Amino acid sequence: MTKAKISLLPPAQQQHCEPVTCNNCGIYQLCLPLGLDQGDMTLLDSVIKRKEIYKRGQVLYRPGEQLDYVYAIRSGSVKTYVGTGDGRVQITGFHVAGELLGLSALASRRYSNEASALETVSVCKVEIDRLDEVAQKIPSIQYQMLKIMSVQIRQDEELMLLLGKRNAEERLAEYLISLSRRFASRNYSGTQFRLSMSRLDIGNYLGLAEETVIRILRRFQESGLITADRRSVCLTDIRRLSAIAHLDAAA
Amino acid sequence: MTKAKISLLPPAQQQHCEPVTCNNCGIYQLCLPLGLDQGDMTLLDSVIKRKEIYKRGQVLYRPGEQLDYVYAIRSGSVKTYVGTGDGRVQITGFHVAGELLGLSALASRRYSNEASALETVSVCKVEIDRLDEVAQKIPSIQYQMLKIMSVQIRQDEELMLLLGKRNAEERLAEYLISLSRRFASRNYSGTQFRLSMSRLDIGNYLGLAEETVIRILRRFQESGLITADRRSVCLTDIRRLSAIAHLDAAA
DNA sequence: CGGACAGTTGAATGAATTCAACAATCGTGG
DNA sequence: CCACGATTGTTGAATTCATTCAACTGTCCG
Repeated sequence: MTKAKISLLPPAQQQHCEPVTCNNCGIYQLCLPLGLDQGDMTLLDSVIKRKEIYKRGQVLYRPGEQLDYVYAIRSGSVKTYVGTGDGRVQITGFHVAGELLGLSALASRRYSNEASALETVSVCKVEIDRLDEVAQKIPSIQYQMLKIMSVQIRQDEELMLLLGKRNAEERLAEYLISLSRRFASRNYSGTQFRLSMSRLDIGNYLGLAEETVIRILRRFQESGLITADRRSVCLTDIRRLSAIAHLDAAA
Repeated sequence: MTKAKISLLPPAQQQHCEPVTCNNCGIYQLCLPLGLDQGDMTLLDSVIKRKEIYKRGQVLYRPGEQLDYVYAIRSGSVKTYVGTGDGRVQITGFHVAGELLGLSALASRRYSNEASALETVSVCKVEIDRLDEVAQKIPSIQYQMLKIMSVQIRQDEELMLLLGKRNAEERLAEYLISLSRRFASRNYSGTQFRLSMSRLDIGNYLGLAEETVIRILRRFQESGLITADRRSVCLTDIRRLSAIAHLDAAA
């Protein structure tokens, strides 16, 4: 194989699960894959409001706003974040195609965080009230939402561990490994990919200054762990990187 | 008023919500207060396995273990935490009476974190499979669980913000204020209470060293914000403390 | 082309940690 | 009920990892 210049994402956008009837939006496939018959599907169709496009930097919803929709990401990526009120913000989530946004607003009926597009993003807006109705009729949907939220909590725990107990190197290593796994699980390359977050965002997400991110990334490159050119990264020694991240088992 | 020695918690353990049929466990009252008729109640009763007591330091469940029960805390308090594998751990949750534990295991069917008693604690173990069955019949139960998890996610976001973006003073101030609110909402004193966590645990929870916790607490005391004697705390200037915490609105 | 933004680098600074030693308190068994 | 070992809490001094500040380069996009 010729060592090509680090490229963008693989062209084909394959889905990682079995082909399922996919109507106007990827939501069934990725979020609600439990055995639904065609009647259920039709019912589900009725809750899909419409798909929408957001450009880099545009905000999907703001904290405090009434919960109207749940957002299913079809393509692109989104960051969610919360703020202290005096300007400081913490990115709490990084979401890609197939993930559901806004579920944390369920209890209060108001969004608790803000979501904005990291790049051009296509979403399905799902009316929450109608989803509610439908979920009453199809219990597996509620169950599926329960599962999605439990995964979210799991991820949050991991981020808290990172923010509270890991040093800068471990944070970056974990970040890269976790991206790698995420891409791999979606049939993209797990060794070579583009970062959709800026250095500043990565730093914010990991609780580090932008400069620290840059320095550690450089150190990784000098140690032969990665090759990085701006947003393009290539993990050349995943094993050693994993060792630094102290990442074991459960993803 | 004679400035009495800081005392323990108020004697009467009042519940904070309307009196509801409460059978062998506080679970209905606090976790599932939606309109259930007596038939539903009887059904719910059948899922309660038994109540159990854990003493300080005892572990309720460990990460990786099969999810068998959800735990409803009747009295006492519990910490949950995750680890790096090389000894370091991060406390991710601090739970008191009326709260549900183990929900984050729903997706994987295995507990993701470890839970241990901070003091003598009384819990109801609820068989997850039977809860599942019952939830199929009473949709409001699943909905209630959804809400509980969304609250959890909301709390996690707040802790991530704290760990990532707040300095030591803000962390302690927020911790104290949040405890205060929690006690107040349960009809305990919001100005005078006992910490069930040790300095070490508090530090761990807030991403600080034990010594830092002590020093900041002393500084608070010197500034007349609090009075603290070992585990007993009295918030003498909640307003100023809130200002330091930069805590506004949504709890 | 030019302005804005993203990324990079070095030097100085600092907030919190680590280390070490000690004091107070708890709890448990003699 | 007291004593003693263990745990929990406290303090000062030295250290450090990451931040802040400032200056600069490269790159994207209108």
